[in-house]
Amino acid sequence: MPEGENVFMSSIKDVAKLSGVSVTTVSRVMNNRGYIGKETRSRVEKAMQELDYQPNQIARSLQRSRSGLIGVIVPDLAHPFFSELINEIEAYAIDRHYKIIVCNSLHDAEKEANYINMLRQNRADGIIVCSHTLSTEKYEHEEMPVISFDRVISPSIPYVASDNYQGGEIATRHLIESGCKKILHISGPLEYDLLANRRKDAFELTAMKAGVAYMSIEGAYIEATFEDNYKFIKEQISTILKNYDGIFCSNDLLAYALYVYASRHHIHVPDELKIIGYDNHSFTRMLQTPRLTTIQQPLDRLGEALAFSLINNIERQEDEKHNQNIVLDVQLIKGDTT
Amino acid sequence: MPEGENVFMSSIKDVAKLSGVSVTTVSRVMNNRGYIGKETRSRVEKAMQELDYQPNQIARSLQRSRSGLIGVIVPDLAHPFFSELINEIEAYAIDRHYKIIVCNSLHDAEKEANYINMLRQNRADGIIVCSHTLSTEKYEHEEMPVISFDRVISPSIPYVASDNYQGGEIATRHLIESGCKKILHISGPLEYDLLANRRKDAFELTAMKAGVAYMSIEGAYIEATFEDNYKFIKEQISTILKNYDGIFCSNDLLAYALYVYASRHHIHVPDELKIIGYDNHSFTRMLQTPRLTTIQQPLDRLGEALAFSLINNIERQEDEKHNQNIVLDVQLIKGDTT
DNA sequence: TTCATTTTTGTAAGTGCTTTCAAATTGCAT
DNA sequence: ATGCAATTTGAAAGCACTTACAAAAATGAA
Repeated sequence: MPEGENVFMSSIKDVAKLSGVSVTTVSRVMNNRGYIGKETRSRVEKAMQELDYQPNQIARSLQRSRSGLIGVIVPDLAHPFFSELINEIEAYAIDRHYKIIVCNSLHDAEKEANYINMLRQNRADGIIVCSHTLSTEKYEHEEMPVISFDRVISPSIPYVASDNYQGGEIATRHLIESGCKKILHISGPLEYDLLANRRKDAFELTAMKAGVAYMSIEGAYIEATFEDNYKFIKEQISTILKNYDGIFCSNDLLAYALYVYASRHHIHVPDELKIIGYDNHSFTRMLQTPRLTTIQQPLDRLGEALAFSLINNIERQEDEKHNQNIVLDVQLIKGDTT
Repeated sequence: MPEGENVFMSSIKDVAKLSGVSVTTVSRVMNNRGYIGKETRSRVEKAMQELDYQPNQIARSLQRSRSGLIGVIVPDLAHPFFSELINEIEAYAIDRHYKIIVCNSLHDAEKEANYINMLRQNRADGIIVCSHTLSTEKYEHEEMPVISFDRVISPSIPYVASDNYQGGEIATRHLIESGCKKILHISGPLEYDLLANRRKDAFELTAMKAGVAYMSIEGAYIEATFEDNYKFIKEQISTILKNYDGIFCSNDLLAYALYVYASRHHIHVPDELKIIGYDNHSFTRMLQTPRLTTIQQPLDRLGEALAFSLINNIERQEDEKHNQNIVLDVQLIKGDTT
């Protein structure tokens, strides 16, 4: 006997024995498949009750070669954006009887690779990739269904994203319409080809079309703490700050650090400087001073779309898999910083 | 053939065939168990490489009756406290080769019960319970190892908590030492017998001993949004606010709402009113106006202790399981609100 | 050389379930 | 009563692995 916990767990055999039928029959009533005598069914059900029988999903997984597991890889579980996203993914997935395994890559490519390996070995049914540390090749040749958040991995791997171009355009236009003449955009790291970088494209194009002075600068990593963000502002932005009357930050945490910097240096927001952020995640929604003007990513629908698309692909036959991308609208949230 | 993804995955049989040995031998080199000829080993390893062989953990789980899965049940994944806690738990667990399944009870007892059932069926190796919606009985008779955060479930189920009494005492004493004469404590919901309620005991005892006027009032749920918290302050606290010069809130989100209320009503913090919160999670650390005075729960060590204790119990024999509780020190973080 | 160890490898049973196949029983129209 | 289909049930193989047991080969001390 193995040392195991499951000494107490009864198996299909126990149920079969107690109800005086074969395991096949028990399996049939469990799965409601095939013909079953009325009286037999109730005998089996009674036995299940009596034994508090819990079908062993591991055995089922092995048999069906479907584990019901979905791996979600994020760069930082504690980041309000990703914790909220996982929250939504989980809610949807559990509705469809999938379990979520969280994988925290911490921006470490090796860790991310290890997670993928782990998910392979556990025969996860699919992966939702929200971390973009690893080079795309690792995913391109993945046999299990993959869906990506905010990044084009390969033509065969669908992605879900909010409309980053639209977001950049709305944000930029909002600054301009609020009277800004010299605007700055602080983007995310451009190192990877994230769709979030379309915000920068939109910023530049919109500013150019409108004929206002503009500039872009590459910003800090998204997982940064307040101190990191503040340091970035101090070191990279403070010297050029006086040249601008409007700044579009690629994420709310950075926008907040910028606001704090401005406040501390007696630059009045929004009179002297207008600030607009991006995301409107739980931190931003909680924050009251300032109420940040920002672009809201629809985290609920993003999470749902990621889970929905992936699960549908999991359940489709090989030849009918979809690789349609999903792009969702964003929304301006007007706060006090513009 | 099943529809499955794993059509491409090679099995131990394939490796055996390619290297011209039996599956037993392959298993031996995989697990490094028993005697193995030097030359045979390298032949097998080469075959594994060639086939990109990934041992099927599902089959291993079935055989060993150990799944390597740990369920973590929280009330709200998007709450900064729990997302940070899971973050730490996950980091520790993955180090010891356990996978974390996240379960979001949303304060719904039925959902929580469903999760437990799911974890049972998937033969999870253990459960970390951070959600306290369900009555304790459901866990008391659980056959798998359980560890609880911040709640006594039963004598046989260990818990991990920070020292809530100590926290309450430090907070209260800090208010008194800062000159408060009439202090109020807003606790969490007292409905469940959470260890967090020891903060209230400490508050009352410390205030009494010091001879200052005090009162406690039962507060709102911890997952509340800013609006919920603010509403609670407005409806339950605003009328009595003028009677107090120091308030100890049982969580930072509530403390923040109180601060905002006070600011909006021109009650100067900390001159007229001192506020101390509890938790110092990522939201609080990010927040700059105000820098909340608060009690820091050591989220990193709490997460580690939860994972560590549970995993040790999982790996111990039935008769040597521990049920020692772990209580960790908290720390005063002095901000601008006292 | 002999014989007891030690080393190397394989056969087969078992983990808990699903599913194919076939046998046995029943129902019903002829 | 007869024949055929529909219904009810079970035996056994298979999913990918581990392990107890046994057999064969190599080693070494006497």
